[in-house]
Amino acid sequence: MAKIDLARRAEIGREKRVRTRVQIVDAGLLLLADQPPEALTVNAIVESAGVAKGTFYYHFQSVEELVAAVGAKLADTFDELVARSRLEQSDSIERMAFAFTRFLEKAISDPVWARLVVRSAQAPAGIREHLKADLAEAIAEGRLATEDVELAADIVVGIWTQVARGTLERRATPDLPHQALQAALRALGVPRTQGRHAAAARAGRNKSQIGSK
Amino acid sequence: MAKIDLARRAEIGREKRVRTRVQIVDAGLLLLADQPPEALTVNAIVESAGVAKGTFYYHFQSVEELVAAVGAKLADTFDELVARSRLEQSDSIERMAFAFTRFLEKAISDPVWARLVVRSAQAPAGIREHLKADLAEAIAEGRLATEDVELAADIVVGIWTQVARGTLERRATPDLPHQALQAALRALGVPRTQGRHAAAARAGRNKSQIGSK
DNA sequence: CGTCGAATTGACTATATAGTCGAACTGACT
DNA sequence: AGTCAGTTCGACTATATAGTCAATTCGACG
Repeated sequence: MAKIDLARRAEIGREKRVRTRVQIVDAGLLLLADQPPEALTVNAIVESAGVAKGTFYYHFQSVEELVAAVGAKLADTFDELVARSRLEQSDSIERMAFAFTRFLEKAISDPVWARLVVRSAQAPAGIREHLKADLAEAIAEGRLATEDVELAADIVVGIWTQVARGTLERRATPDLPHQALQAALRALGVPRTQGRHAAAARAGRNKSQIGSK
Repeated sequence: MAKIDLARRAEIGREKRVRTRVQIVDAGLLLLADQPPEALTVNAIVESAGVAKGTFYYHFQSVEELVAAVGAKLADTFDELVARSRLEQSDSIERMAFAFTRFLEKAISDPVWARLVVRSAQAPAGIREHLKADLAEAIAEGRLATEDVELAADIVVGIWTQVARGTLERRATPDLPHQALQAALRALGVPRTQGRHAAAARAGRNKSQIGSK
């Protein structure tokens, strides 16, 4: 009976614990959109999250640990945006193009997310690995002008990051994701007849969506 | 007579003043290559520069002022790298290509400079203005696939920044500047027969190039 | 080698931050 | 109403940082 009690207690605690933890992580995420991790203070976090300092240390050992948690949450949002299409789409370049567009649309519609991503210089490591895998496949198929996977990844990530940064400072035109993607594909040396149909379809569909506010 | 004395004194002081100021700025520059401005402390600066805290405040009103000074110094290095060619080269795309390559070579040969530039997210404002001017000219001449100057600038800056960041994490291949430039030109939609001679000539010393390895 | 203005020093105060800890609280269960 | 593990609180200590200022040093000059 003591056994059951303990398990039950733990479960109850876990729910409360999760709520507060999420609260803290969200506050940290918001703050990290405006300042680098090195400048993030515990005081600022607890004030923003509306909890006591002791509560923070009950959930995290240090600020670094919170930063890591925010990073993990950010990585999740990336995965969620493209998880389905990665399974459905078999063409490497189409996969990459879809992700590129999808991420950019997300950046435009969610500036906080964009600021956070742009700040964390190198995008979540997992994403780059996926990108490199797609690019390596495309290179193996002889569809890219570049032979160097790392360089190709830098080109795509670089264009994406800077264009996303641009959307934070200037208003984005409706076809910006499409335009940026075209530039990235040209940079990679993808022939015009390849890898642009799905992207174009997406861009068309979303145009009315965005315009409808 | 008092007049002459005062002027002379001031001049003497200025020399000493300049020496120490440079010392502090250099220390700040080094620190800013490893950490964001928001995390830069006066204590760290004075320790690294080997001066007393009071000395720092004798030269600068705040850390922000020092950061600005470092930014100005960084901007100067950019100008120095391309000042001559800007006057000599009349073709807009050639100008841009030269600067792109030159900056990347600098980043490869001077990692501290590269880290500093990559950290200060948006490259010194003056450089972007020059780039936009060149791109606007090229667009007016109908030589680019993109009509949007801001987007074109983001593409070039984005590729450059990410490739430069890559050189900090991986060893740069000899023809990386040339390869990256080619990608940027493709991204902009510059026809193959245009704007590549000067670049090719520059990369020539490392040549027999693309197929190598 | 004494003078004097400019530059430098480091101790000092006030404030901010990191991290700790005992006490108080919560809510499911009895 | 009482119990109790888990959770939350906020006061507290120790350390770090920003910014000030009177005292000291520097060095060209007569």
